Amino acid sequence: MSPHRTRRRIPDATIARLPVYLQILAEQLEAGVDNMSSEDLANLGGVNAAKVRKDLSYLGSYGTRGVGYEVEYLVYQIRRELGLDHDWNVVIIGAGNLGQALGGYGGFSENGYQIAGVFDIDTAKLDTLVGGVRVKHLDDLAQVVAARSVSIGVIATPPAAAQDAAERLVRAGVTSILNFAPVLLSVPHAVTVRKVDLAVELQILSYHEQRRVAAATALRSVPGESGRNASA
Amino acid sequence: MSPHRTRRRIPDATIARLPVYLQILAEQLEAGVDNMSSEDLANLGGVNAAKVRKDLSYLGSYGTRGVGYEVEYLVYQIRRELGLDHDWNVVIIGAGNLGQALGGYGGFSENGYQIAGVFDIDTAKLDTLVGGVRVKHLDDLAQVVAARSVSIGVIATPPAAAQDAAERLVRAGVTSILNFAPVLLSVPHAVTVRKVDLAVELQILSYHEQRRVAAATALRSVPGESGRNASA
DNA sequence: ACGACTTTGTGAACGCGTGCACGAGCGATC
DNA sequence: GATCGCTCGTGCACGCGTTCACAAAGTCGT
Repeated sequence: MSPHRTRRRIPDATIARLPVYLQILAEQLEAGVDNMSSEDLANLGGVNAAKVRKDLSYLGSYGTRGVGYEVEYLVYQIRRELGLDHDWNVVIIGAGNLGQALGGYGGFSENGYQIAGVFDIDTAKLDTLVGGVRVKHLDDLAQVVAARSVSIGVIATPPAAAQDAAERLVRAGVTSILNFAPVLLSVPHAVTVRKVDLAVELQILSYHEQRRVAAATALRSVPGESGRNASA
Repeated sequence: MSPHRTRRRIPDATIARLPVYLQILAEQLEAGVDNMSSEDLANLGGVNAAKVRKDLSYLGSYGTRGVGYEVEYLVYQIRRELGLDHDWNVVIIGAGNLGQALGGYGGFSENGYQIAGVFDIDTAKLDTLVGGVRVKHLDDLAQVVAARSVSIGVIATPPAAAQDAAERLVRAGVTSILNFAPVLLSVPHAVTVRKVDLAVELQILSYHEQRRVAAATALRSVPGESGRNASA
């Protein structure tokens, strides 16, 4: 009965696609489109139309049969579901290459993420500017997190420092962590961690690449061995 | 009959975990560990032991019952499967913040990825050094890709330039693309694309964060409404 | 007002990946 | 060399997510 009470649980896979829909819808809204069908969205998002409908149905019945979805309203609903109806304060740990790149990335403020602080232990980096904020010492983390009620932390440290960074974040009260370091973080159950690992991505690509080469080689050495086509 | 012919198809989910196992195994090898059980690996990798065994079984039967897996040999086998038994040349498109961070990232060379070139259209950036190589104009892409048989391209451009970058890569003969721009790339069927989107990651985190807050609020306003625990 | 057309929302079937449970196989010990 | 203990490899059942197919519900034209 509360205004927006937790609906039936939304699948993780759907949650991962909502930001994509949101991105597309926002673009289209900007371009003056005020109504879209699930098929329009599916084409632009590179997915199946039925999947789009099912995904959106988890938010509620916000479409109009025979017409489609009102872009502006849908943007509002998705943003609300993702918690984008208010700003989030984010801290970045690590002011190296990656930390600087993240700080300078426009995508933060665009979607309502404020950089509340950038931290490092390297005294040489203190007070340099990253993403418009002055780099502070890691010891000041807790104070900033508390003062600006930060709930999201980004770890952009070398691998060896990542676990310590995570522990400091958790101790300070952060409950969501985006980890760019190639290590598995050990955190309490209640903390959400997402990992982005460049090396993993590259290795997945080179697997497919290697497979392509192997397939081509096999085809050349034993032509017509099987009737199967290598179109996968 | 060929030395390493394509085995049964390996699930994508497994492929995504192999780099993680590899990382752990390499670390342990470095630390002098020469044998590990599936449970050891599972603990360090944050997954289920049965899953580890199933994953590794796709590569072949490289374990010894009653003992475990020989770390060095397993590293070799995983590296081979992922195509890491030789170097890969990689090009980076975009010498902005992100391109520079990627260029300076150690994880490239560590795993046998060579940066064959960094490209941009901004003439102000030409000839600056990124990751040890001089930034070239995007028009020189095809020549470099051909000369050094590059098969992997990384797109680190602003969103508006990403599709053009992708097309240039494809035209030059690149068949695997790692896309950091928040847009859906349209490429031929035969090209593999993986997308890494910071905004998406943040939004997934804030969804969970928002959900946590909502749950806490609901709990406070209607205490003991249900017997369920909020430990998920 | 009514019928034709369009598009949503969803029940149901399918397929893939996960986790369990257990047999098979290897090493150690006596 | 037989027994015991340990760990791998895998068949099987389960569950989640995807896809299909269609009824429900709205719009538009006449």
